[in-house]
Amino acid sequence: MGKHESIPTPAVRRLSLYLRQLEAFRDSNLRTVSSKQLGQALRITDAQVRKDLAYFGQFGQPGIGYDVEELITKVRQILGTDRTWPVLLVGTGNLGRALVSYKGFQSKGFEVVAIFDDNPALHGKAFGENGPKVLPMEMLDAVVKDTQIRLAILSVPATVAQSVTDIMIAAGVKGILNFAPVALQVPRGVNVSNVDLAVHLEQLSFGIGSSGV
Amino acid sequence: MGKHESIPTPAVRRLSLYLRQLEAFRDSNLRTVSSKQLGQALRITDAQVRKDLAYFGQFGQPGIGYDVEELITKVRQILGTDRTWPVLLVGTGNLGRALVSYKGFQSKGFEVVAIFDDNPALHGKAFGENGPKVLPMEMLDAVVKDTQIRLAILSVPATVAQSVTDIMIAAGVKGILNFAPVALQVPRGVNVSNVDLAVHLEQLSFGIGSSGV
DNA sequence: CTATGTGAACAGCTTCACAGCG
DNA sequence: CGCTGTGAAGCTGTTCACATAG
Repeated sequence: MGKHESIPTPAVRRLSLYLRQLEAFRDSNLRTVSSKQLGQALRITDAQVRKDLAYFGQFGQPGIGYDVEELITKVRQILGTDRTWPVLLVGTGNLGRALVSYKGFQSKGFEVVAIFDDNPALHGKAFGENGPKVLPMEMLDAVVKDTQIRLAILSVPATVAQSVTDIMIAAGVKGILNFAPVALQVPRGVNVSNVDLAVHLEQLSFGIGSSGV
Repeated sequence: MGKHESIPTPAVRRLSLYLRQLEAFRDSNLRTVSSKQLGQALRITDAQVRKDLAYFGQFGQPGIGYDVEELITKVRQILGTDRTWPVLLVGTGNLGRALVSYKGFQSKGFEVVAIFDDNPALHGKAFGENGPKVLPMEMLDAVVKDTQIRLAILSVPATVAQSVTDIMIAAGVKGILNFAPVALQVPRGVNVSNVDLAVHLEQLSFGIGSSGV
């Protein structure tokens, strides 16, 4: 569809935060919300909120604000989560197993429909109740091609992360949520979002060091 | 200690990535590395690498590059991970349990030394082999004050995240790695680093939507 | 009178390009 | 020569301030 020509990357990131906060407001039975209210809850200026939303359309009404329910719908459309995305997961270590049963995904429109691991002892086993069974890596290509899965969660050791990535991309995966502490090399058109837990802690330890004992 | 007056936040984030990559280079028995090599591995320009490092000191040698081992030492000092940080963890759901046994922390200088949960059935139990036992929330304040823990990992449901945060901060916590999908409100001097898995997936689904079917 | 949407001003970050050093 | 460190230039993102709409 349309190209998002000049939209700042940070604006897209914040869009997710707006959605989350809007859902919280809705759960508090709020019907309309102003850029100021939204900004205060997220520690963002009201001007920033308005500008971010304006990149995607005119959703507000002067003098009133934004209709919560309507804006939720719009933002979901923009983010592409107005439908359910099938997601594949590779690697069933501690983290991988936790992610399979993570409740936050389902409610946001993501569903883990296939799990792969190279440990033969796990093949055919399932985590959780109705979860998918663990499949051998050799089946990844066929499954992805069959089911048209485009999103993957990667929670394998750093040493094999790149080779697994190559396989996934060859099969058609377009977005990878990467938990392995390596900089994955991917071709244009494939997006990677990195979650490195150690990096996050390092940022915090730097923050403490700088603000005195 | 020193104030980091005008250092761009993104530069600090990248510092963690440099460290990770430098360790990989060292493991490949590389002795020196140029800003170009470092940048290529991480998909960053060589000028950016040099500028980032220059914010913290003069670590390189013209004509040669950076001494890998030496730079690792320096970066660790800067990030504050040249020692081991005791970390507390609150919330032992799927994610919390996975994080307790997560190997990536230990090797990076972080050690989970205390675990709290409000579920009485878990009190006294331990995850992993020599791990700490789960303690009731009521003991958090005393334990943090006693042991001077400054870093916390928060993996509790969104509904209680803020109240747990308030308790932790009152006890002296200065840095929080937050997995709950809420914008925590914290006073100046306390740092929060958010990991919202749904947000990450939303960014990817947006990315796919924008680059055509 | 309240709150949006937006050009213009500003701030912050990145890239360029080159002097200087080994 | 190769590569660092760094001012200057360029670019991107944020904030300001106000015209405009309800």
